[in-house]
Amino acid sequence: MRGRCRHRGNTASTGRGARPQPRRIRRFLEPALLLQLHDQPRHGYALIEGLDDLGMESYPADVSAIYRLLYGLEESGMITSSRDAEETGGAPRRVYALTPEGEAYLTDWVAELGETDRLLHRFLEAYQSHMREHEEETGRE
Amino acid sequence: MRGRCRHRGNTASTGRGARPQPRRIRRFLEPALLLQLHDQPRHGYALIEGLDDLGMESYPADVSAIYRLLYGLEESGMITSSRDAEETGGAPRRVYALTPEGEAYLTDWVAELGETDRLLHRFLEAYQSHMREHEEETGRE
DNA sequence: TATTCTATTTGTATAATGCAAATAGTTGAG
DNA sequence: CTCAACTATTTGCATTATACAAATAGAATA
Repeated sequence: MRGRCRHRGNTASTGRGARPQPRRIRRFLEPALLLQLHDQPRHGYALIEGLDDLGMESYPADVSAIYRLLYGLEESGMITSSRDAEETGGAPRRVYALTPEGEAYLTDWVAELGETDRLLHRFLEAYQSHMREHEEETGRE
Repeated sequence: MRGRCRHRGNTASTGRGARPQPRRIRRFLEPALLLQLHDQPRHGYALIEGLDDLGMESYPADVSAIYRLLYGLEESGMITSSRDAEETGGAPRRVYALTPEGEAYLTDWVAELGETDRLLHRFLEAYQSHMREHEEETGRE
């Protein structure tokens, strides 16, 4: 098994509750979990480690958030779980697998992310074009 | 003056509190307000109308959210406000203007949005490449 | 003077997030 | 055998962000 998991949770820090400035996409962990499960069934810890492979090292993944997402997804029928066959040390693990509903939900998520992407680009373009104009105005003097 | 404002607030609907599935970028309204103020000082209602010009027609803009963001931004020194000189009907309006701190904050936001954009693209690429592989595997049989 | 329009403000419920700590089983050291 | 360390999951709770509703308020006008 690979190196220790360094994602958030069970690590020292200060303060409580949601910090200000959380400027990321809401619930973005959800599609990241679904995509991994589309590949093959996995348990929570493996899903957390797998986030790195999705280029999400920088996305703050709180362990409790992950498990809570998993419970919610199971409750809404997007995934199913069963006890892990191979008990390779540690607490009893549940292995999660994607259902057809979950696959459709992932597709839905991807479409929504595409919309977010368009929104983001329109904003960034508006920003850049505004800045260009602004520079022209104030640049010459 | 232009047509009636059709953004959320003072419009009929059902239910209370944050609905599930809010899958957008958190606090995204904030940079949208700041960018508009970088152009020129405006009051709340004009800022709400201006969202459309930023391609944010589809982004659900709740009026209360906007004003609360404005109060917060003022409290943290990103913007300043003064009473509107021209009182063109309606409630007394405050005109907001960007401060140098606010300008820096906007720059910061843009950098953060760039990071979100990269994250989003890495995910979408991972999704697409995974789906391609998956199709190859299951396609032939 | 009542209604309508423009515009702002406040109340409140719920969801999402972040941090901390508890729980639980396994393995190896002594 | 017992304790510590490691793997992994679960729970508690505080705070922020958001959604919806409604109250407030001044100006114009019918």
